[in-house]
Amino acid sequence: MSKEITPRGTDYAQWYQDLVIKAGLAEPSAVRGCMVIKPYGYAIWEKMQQALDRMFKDTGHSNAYFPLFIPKSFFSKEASHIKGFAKECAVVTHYRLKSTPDGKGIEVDKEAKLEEEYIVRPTSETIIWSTYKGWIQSYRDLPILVNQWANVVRWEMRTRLFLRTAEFLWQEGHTAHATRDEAVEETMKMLGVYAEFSEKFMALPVIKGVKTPFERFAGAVDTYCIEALMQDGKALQAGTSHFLGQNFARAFDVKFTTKDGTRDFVWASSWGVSTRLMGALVMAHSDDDGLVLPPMLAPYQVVIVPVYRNEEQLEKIRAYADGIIGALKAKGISTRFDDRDTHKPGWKFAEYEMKGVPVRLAIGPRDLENNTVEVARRDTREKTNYQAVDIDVKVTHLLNQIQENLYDKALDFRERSTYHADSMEEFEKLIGNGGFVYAHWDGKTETELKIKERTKATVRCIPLESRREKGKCILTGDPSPQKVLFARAY
RNA sequence: CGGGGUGUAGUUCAGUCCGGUAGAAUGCCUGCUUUGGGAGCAGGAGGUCGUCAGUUCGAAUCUGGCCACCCCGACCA
Repeated sequence: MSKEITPRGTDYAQWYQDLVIKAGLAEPSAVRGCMVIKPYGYAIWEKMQQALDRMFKDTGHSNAYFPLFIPKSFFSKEASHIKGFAKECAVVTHYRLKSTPDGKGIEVDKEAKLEEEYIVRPTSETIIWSTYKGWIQSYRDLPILVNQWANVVRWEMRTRLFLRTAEFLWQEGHTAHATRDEAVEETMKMLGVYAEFSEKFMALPVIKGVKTPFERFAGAVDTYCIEALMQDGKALQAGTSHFLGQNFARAFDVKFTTKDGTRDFVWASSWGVSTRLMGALVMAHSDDDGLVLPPMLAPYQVVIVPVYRNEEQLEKIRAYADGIIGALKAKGISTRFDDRDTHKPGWKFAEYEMKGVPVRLAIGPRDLENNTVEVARRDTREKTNYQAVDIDVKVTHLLNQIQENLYDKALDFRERSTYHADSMEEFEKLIGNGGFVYAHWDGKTETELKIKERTKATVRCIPLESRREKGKCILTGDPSPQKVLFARAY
C-alpha cells in the first residue's frame, strides 16, 4: 500500500506533521519538545546555512562561538530582556551525578550544587555583550561584525516540528558599532539579506516591516522582520533583525572612546533565522503528494531512476545514464542515480515525490532505443519525453523554471490572499478566511490586544514599503498614519 | 500551564463496556515470478499490551498513582 499523508484540505496541521515525518525531515525524539532532524532534513538545513553563511561573509561578517551556558546574573542585567525570556529558560543547577544508595540507578549529587546557576542560552546577547566589554576600548575596535551558528533552548509548552521546538538551531548575528546610524544601517542591511535569501533561495516572497512594541524583541529598541504567508493563510515570521540601541552596552557597561576623546556607549544590532525556516519552506510550496523543494535548496536537484528487467539491461542504462550524469554534474547540478535493486521504479517515483526532488529522470529500454529521457517536474507534475541531446542545458533551464514558478505561485497566492479592511466588521469577515489584511491601527498596544482577543489576529508588522496613507483605526477611530499588516500567525 | 484525547507487533489500529492462552492490516525476512506509477503468490520472524501498585484463582481488560505523546487554548522564532 502507498505511504500517504493527510490531505491539506482535511487537516492542515496533520498534513504538515505527516509530511515532515514521511519526507524524512524530522521526527519527535525521546526528549520532550525536542526533535531529531533526520539526514534529509538536515541536508536542506545545510543548504540554507551555506547560502546564508556566504551572504553573511559577503557583507563583512565572521563566525565565532560563545558558550551554551549563561551565568544567571548576566541574564538579569537587562530588565526587559529577562522579562521576555524568564518563563522559558532551562537552568543548570548541579554538575555531578552519583549512584543511588541501592546501586541500581543514578541521581543528582546534591553536594555538587553550582554556586551560581547557569541558564541554557535562549539567545546570546548577554554572554556576548559581557564578552564585547573586553574587546572594545576605542572607536578603532569597531565595528564588530560577528555571527554564530548555534543551538538555543526555549522551554516551550507546546511544540511542533521545526515551527516551535524546545531546542532549535539558528544563527545569531551580534554587531557593535560606534554610531546609532551605523547600527541602524546594519539592522536594515541584514533584514535585506534575509528577504533576499527567502525570495531567491526559498522562493518565498516576504513583507519587510517593523514590529509593534508589543511584538518587539525583549531588549530591542526596534525589531524588524520578514513575514511570509503560508498556504493555510497564516503568517509566519521568517527572520528578525533588531536594532538594540545602547541597551545591552548600558547593561554590561560597554563604552568606547570616540575620535574626539569623549566616552559613549556602543550601539548594537542582532539578527537571526532558525530551523523554523524549514517549516516555512514546507508550508510554502508542498502539496498533498509530499514536499516540493525549490531547486536552490534541494539536497539533490535531479534523481535518475533506471527502469530495467534484468542485470544486462541495467548495465546498458547505467552506461547511458553515466553520460547524462557527467553532463549534469559539469553544469553544477546535484544528481542522484538511484540504481538500488531493493525498490521498484514506481516505488521510487512516489518516494522522490514525497521528498520533493525537483526533477526526476526515468531511463528505460525505450529510451535507449529512441535516445530519449522521461523528464518529470515535481512542481507541476508534468511528464515529458526529451531527446537526450543537450539534456544538461534543458535540465538547467527546467530547474530555473521550477525555481521561478515556485516563487511566482507563492507570490500569486499571497496577492490573492491579501485584503484591505476599512472597518472592524469588514476586518472580522476577512480575517476569518486567513491571509494578510491591511488595516488602520491607532498605534496603541491596548487596541492591538483588543483586536487580537476579538479576532485572534495580530499586527504582523508595520510594512516598510507601503504607502503612508492616513486614516482612522478600525477599532477606535483614532488617527492612524498608515495601514499595518494583520494576520493570524504561527 | 488549563481543557480534551490516546498509549496493544516497526507503523496504523481492533480487542477493554461484560476479566479466562495476543489479533488484523501494513511493514520486515526468505523463495519464485516481476520491474515505464508505491507488484503478485507462498512461507516466516516479530508484542514483559506505556509504567508502578492494588483487586482477583486469573488483568491488555477493573481501581488508583505516575509517565509519555497528540489536539485545542494561553506563551513564543
